[in-house]
Amino acid sequence: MAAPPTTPETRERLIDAAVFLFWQNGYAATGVAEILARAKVNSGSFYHFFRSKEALLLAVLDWYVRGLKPFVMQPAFAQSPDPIERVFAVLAFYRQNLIKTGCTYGCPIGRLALEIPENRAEVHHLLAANFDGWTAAIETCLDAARDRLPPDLDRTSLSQFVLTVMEGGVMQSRAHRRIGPFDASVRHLRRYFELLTQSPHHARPVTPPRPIPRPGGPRKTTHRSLTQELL
Amino acid sequence: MAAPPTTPETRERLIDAAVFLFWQNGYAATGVAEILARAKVNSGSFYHFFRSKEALLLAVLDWYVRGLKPFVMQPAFAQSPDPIERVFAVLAFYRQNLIKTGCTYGCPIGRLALEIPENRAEVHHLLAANFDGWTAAIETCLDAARDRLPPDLDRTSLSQFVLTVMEGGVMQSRAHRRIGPFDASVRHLRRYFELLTQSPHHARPVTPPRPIPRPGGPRKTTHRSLTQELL
DNA sequence: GTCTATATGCCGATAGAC
DNA sequence: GTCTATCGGCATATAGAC
Repeated sequence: MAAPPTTPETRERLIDAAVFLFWQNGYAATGVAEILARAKVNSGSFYHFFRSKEALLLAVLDWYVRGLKPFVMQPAFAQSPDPIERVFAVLAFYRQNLIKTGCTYGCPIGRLALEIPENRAEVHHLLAANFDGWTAAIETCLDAARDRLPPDLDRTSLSQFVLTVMEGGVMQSRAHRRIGPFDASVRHLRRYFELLTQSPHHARPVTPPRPIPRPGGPRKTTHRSLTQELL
Repeated sequence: MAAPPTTPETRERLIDAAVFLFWQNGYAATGVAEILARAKVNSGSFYHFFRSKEALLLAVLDWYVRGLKPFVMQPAFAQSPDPIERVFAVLAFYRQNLIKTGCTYGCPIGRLALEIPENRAEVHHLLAANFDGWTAAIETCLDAARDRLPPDLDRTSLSQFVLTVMEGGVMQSRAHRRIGPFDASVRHLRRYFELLTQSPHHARPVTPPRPIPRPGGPRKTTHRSLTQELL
């Protein structure tokens, strides 16, 4: 069961290289030759594993879907047991990436979501799946904090709002090359949460949390199929 | 002072074509040949006016800077005299563009802000100038509504937050091909404003009744070119 | 300012030996 | 599965007549 000490396999090296280069330079601006050089792979091997550059992009996006929890959400959640603090720990993760790159590399998924031509349905499907996984993870935090939030509040749409704030903040910080707009956006999101949790929605009942899971209720999206979700 | 009925000059035709194609397909994916065909201009004429494709991009971004007030802000502000409603009228403008394009074309500035390589300083400078013009216009609304907002609130950063919500919402709607995420984000921004204006910072003057903002209300323009409508 | 023809290079993708 | 060599095409940009 111990992992063998070999260098990563060719296919994984290609995905790793593409993950970095698409993040740094985008999809169209990254040439296959660049990927080959970085991965130290020859052209023939590339087309043995991937039928095209776009097929590699799909593998990259699948890699992001699978890596979201172990590499983003779980480390962020480990920062605090408080569910709302966990939301902001996720945002702090993206802030760190901005800082480390001089505010030049933002969210790789967001970048691709705006770059990829609209007629590549399969690619956009995987982009949407990435967003869905992200918001679903945030939603688990919001659900855990439901007692502090107004009862009429829709936590699914609030999780989308959190993603909106992250992506919009990253975009402005990249344009300005300053972390300021990102921080400003997160501060306002923080204030929104404070106002929501302070709003006198009702006297808090001492009723214990629900035991009955409703059949059509909020699903855990991590087991959703990646190819059947859109629309 | 009547506008002469001539066809647009070559330079303007090139900019118009590029505005549309960069909006639809992005910068790298748009070939010069495509621009020439759409503008009905020959290669020689193109390089008479622009030293390179990137020089045309700079002209396009300058076009957006100059068009922001007449083609986006003023029409939106005409929807309501209430300054906070005007903020949401601007957001409704972008909603309309999403709807008209099946949620495929978003904000052209945001798209370019994430696509253009980070080492093109001049381009990013003009992208930031576009964002600055946008948030400055929003800030005039917030300043006009200052009596309804908490005294400690920083209106500059709130105007950046409004842009963040617009851009993040557009991005998610493009990925999902549904207007839902955009609407959800704007709803939460609305709720944030309501909480801010309701917070008991001091005695407040009479709040005017809030009319329902029909997103993208009655259009009075019929002969504006498509590309002129979008910022 | 406009036109046609073309230079030059990189692009994604392939052929075929090993 | 890996390697070298290369294809055909499209990219941006230019030359030079008119």
